[in-house]
Amino acid sequence: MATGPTQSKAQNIAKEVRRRIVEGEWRQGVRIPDEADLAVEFDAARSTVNKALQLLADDGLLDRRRRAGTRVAVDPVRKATFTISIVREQVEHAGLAYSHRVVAQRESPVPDDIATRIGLAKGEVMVHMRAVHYADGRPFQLEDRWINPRAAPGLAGVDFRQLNANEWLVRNAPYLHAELAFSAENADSRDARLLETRPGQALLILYRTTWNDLGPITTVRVAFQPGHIVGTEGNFWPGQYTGG
Amino acid sequence: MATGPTQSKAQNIAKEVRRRIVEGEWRQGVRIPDEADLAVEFDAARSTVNKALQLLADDGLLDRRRRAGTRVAVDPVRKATFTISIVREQVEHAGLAYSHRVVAQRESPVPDDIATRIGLAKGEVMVHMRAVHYADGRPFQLEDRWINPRAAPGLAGVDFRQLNANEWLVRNAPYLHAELAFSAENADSRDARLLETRPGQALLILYRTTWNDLGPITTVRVAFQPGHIVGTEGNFWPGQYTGG
DNA sequence: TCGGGATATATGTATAGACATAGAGAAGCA
DNA sequence: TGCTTCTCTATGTCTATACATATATCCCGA
Repeated sequence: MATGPTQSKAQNIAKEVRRRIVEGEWRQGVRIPDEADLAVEFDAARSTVNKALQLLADDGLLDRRRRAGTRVAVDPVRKATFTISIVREQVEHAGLAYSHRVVAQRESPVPDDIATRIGLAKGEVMVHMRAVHYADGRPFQLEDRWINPRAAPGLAGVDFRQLNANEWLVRNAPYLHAELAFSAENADSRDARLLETRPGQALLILYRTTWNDLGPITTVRVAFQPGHIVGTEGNFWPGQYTGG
Repeated sequence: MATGPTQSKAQNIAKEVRRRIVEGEWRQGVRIPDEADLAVEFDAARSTVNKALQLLADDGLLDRRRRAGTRVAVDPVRKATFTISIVREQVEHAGLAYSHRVVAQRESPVPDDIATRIGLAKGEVMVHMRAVHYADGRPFQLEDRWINPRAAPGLAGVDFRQLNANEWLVRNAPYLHAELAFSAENADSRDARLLETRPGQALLILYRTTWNDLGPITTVRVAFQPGHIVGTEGNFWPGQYTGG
């Protein structure tokens, strides 16, 4: 194969197979040689070829089925991964000074719509808090969070006025499953006041809910500052990303 | 291990290790037994344990280094994967009738900001098109796309008034690398007109650029209908997702 | 005390061999 | 022709073994 020594043998095989697909040598829908044949061609063990092809299948580039063989996916359903880091790191990574302010924290029965969405009985008591995160003193993001004390043991004594809820949860309540969703909303008057912008301003909203085996841990609505962009290659501050 | 027969042995081991981390048995930062020990405990070969632990490391739950061993990540930088399918499938998957309309298609020198972002020489000629996708006759999303004919051979004769650009590209120009980014923008008058909403309405915007080894293939700005939500577990129509 | 080099160790990766299993396709039967 | 059953094949997975490689740690000498 004409491929340079990227890394492991399996990765080189994957890279070469990917090249053949991208350059049209192996077209969408056609069956490619089976693992045994490729093993001979690349002078590798079948398990190595298997590893390479599984990488591409996870990527959505190949469809593999027992007995039917491996074929190039017709509709490559591709996946994009976003890495979610904690707020403070995002801010500091941009070379800015981080601070945050808790606007409210109290125990309260969970609203019906949220209870339904995260699969909790209506009216259960959760900890509700709102906080603003600042970068160099300017509002960066606004979080509106509900925490389930039953799934986050040790929560009782914690005062998030002192500690960052985000980091406390990350460190003390690892999760098994998470769901994210993006949407856009016009800022209401509270959003506008806390983010120091005008009502009606379009805001990127991120909903995130995490679960462990005790149930939902926390669900949060994050509103980013106007112009903020969340991308697979990282986050962009207003003006950094020139969108078409 | 008390784990039910999820799937493979490696996955069961991964599941059990994950459980121990989530339940606090193995706390953040501490070193866990090495592969050989775990192999004994789980009665498996070391390579099977290795596979399991690599799964968790890819997930960001473990930090692994040669000679230093494996430890539970202190700041679990977690990844969220979004699966991006073609528009028509999204619409039809929701049980709605799909249609689309091309608003404009012409060749034009690429604007400087876009050229810079995707790494193309300024002033190169690209194909520019705008289209609206409808679900049951109502505007669902609006795309503003630039296509690089030099990276998409066979593009010349294609008339996207007939064919869906999205699908043509998916089928005919597989890519090696893709970047996605989400943002929110207030609808300008053109957005509003084409999406049949009011100017100023907050819109979820998705930027996507794809490359192959010939260079950037296409870059597109997708504006979703108001209220649309893109999530790890799929897409939600207005009103379906009850965000907090 | 402080480097610098040797050593041991945990992970990274490849291998051949084996058996399991889904499922396409053939064979048999109504 | 339509249905069931059988067979065989390509992938799925695990195993033992081997060697590579990064690097923490120890030891030693200046």
